[in-house]
Amino acid sequence: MNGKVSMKDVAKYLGVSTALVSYVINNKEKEARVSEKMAKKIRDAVVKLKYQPNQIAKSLKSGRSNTIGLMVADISNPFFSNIARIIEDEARKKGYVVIFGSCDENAEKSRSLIDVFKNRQVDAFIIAPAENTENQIRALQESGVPVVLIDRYFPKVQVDSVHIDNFHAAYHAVEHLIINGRRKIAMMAYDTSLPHIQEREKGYKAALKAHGIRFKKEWLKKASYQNIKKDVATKMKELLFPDLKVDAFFFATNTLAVESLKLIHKSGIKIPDELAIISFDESDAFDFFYSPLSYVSQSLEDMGKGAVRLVIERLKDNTKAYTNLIIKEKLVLRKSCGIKTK
Amino acid sequence: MNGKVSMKDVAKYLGVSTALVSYVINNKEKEARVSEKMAKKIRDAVVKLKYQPNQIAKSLKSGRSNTIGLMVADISNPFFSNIARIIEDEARKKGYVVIFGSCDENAEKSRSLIDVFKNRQVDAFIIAPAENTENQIRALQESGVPVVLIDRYFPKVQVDSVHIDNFHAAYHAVEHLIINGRRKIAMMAYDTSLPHIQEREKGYKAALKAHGIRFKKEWLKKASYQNIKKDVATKMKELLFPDLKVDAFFFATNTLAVESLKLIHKSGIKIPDELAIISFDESDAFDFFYSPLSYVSQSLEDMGKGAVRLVIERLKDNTKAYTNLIIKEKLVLRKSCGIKTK
DNA sequence: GATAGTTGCTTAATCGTTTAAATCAAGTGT
DNA sequence: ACACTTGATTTAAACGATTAAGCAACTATC
Repeated sequence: MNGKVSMKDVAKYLGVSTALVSYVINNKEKEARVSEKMAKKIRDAVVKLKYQPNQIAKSLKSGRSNTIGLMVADISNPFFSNIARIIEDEARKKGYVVIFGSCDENAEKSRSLIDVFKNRQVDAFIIAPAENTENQIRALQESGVPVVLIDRYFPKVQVDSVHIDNFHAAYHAVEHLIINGRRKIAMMAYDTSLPHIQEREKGYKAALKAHGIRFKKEWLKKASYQNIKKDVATKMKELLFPDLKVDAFFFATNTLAVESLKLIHKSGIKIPDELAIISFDESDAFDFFYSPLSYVSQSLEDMGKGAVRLVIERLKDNTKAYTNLIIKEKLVLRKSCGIKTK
Repeated sequence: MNGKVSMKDVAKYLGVSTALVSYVINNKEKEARVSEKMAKKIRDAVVKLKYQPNQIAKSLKSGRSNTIGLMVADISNPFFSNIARIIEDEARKKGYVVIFGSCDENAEKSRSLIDVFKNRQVDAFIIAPAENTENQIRALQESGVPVVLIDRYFPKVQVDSVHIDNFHAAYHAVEHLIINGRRKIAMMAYDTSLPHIQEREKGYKAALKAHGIRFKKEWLKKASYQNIKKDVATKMKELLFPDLKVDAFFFATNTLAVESLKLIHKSGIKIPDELAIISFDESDAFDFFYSPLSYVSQSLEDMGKGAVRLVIERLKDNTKAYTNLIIKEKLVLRKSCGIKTK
């Protein structure tokens, strides 16, 4: 049959109570004063019968599932799948498994996923929250389940989070373009109220301003997540055709960059001579573009490890103050941004 | 507090037994002859108290966790993360959640992951098995838990699986290179006994033979998964330097192709004029290589959906015959393979 | 040789559900 | 008036573990 051997089976096999078996298995022989002889007998029987504890029963009893719920926009996006990999490894080291879900930047899916995870009694959530889910996160937080936000954040919600300083990252990237002689700098972002993207926009504008460049509305293009291909195509064309209206481009995410690059590539516009480029995040594609892309690199390792660390800490002590862990970003400069070689 | 409302709380609130609440919640009012009035009262109370069923308790009772364990080599590899995304969506449609783990092509990690998943009482496994895990899969299969293999397979193990016809896919890809005038065709594969890679090698050799080309041992290079960067570098150099010894390259996976392309790119070798290329799988990087790569495309959607379908079917009926679902592959031709334009 | 303490084990309640069986009041038929 | 349905609800066991409390049987103490 199903071959499931329970503690009862082990106990029956030896003619003892399940309590004894439980004590031995959990190494509580000392406290429970189990005799050496019995302990050995039990240990042998456990091996012989191939007993494997039922985590579900343990969870029900303990109230802890040793499971972390991971929700991101899309697990197939390399940015998130790389983080997922780190989180998986770190979590398992601590005895947790990870269940995951993709919410597609959709608040309704987000809500339903949170419900599913809650029913599954996850011990904690690691979430890259979608737009308009601030209240969901707050409610979750207030319900007492540990929550750690990654990549994104809501300044007004008291909650642990791990992310970079998006304003400064964007500021420095754009400043770099300016220092290298670009004056007409466009930005492609998502059309979202999510603070991390907003901050990137602010950093972009601030850099322009600091260097005496007047921001033009038509430089800032926004694509919706749901219609990314179409939107990027439309918006890019406005700046590329019939004539190139800018001399540099700053992309708010790798997905936006990859989509845009396809068009830029086709258009025959020369990178970096006619158009300098810096993007956020990484992508294999950036390396193989004929003019390898410069980018703002976020350490996914730091982010994933940080998230798990915060989760574990909060599981230990839910009264401690909230931590906003700020990961250092790194501006990786390559050919696409037209580095000035003085 | 934790705010967890149990069925008992609902029952107590109304002064009734938990049985009644359970019947109503599970829509068994008819069979259990619950009065309309009571049903309504209970439903209202459920909403009012925000009762959420505890899946863990349900699982313990029912013996089903409604969880699928997904094990792949590395969830951060786009090939697997894309499949994971499909599986996640399909599984949730059927009321299942997915827990995942990466085994890094390592049999020991694989064993430990399977144990973790088994302890979690997953209802079924979807696995891209690593080398030397044939016995693990067989044992799992024999223990009665539904298992579906994806991407890889073990011909001698009776188990459901979803994959392409690797022999033919490789054969056709290599044949295409030959038809377009290449005669000295190298292949970069993994150094593994995994049948899917073996089949790709066989297809490669068979295509050469069928077209009267004598296979040379030094054309077939193998890299170990653990040392991929170093191995690829060493092996590629043998064929690229000091002089280019082949006129075409066939890559057994996208990872191998991406690693190799970095070297080829640096070397200045002209693609496709000096060297034609076809790879397995896809990658954003392929699109942005100056000479976009031709590749053997596997429908990850078909694979993921197929895997979930087989899992669900087997969960319904564990006596049915095993299915090997063969996904159709597609040879996508672009610039890198030097298409003959007669 | 009564008292207390130690050793080694069992009992039984509990976690939150499900569900077969039991209960019980009211109605129906003869 | 009697047994029988029917309807509406409760009881209690079960899933597989954990663990406080209980209980013999010894050992030590004075």
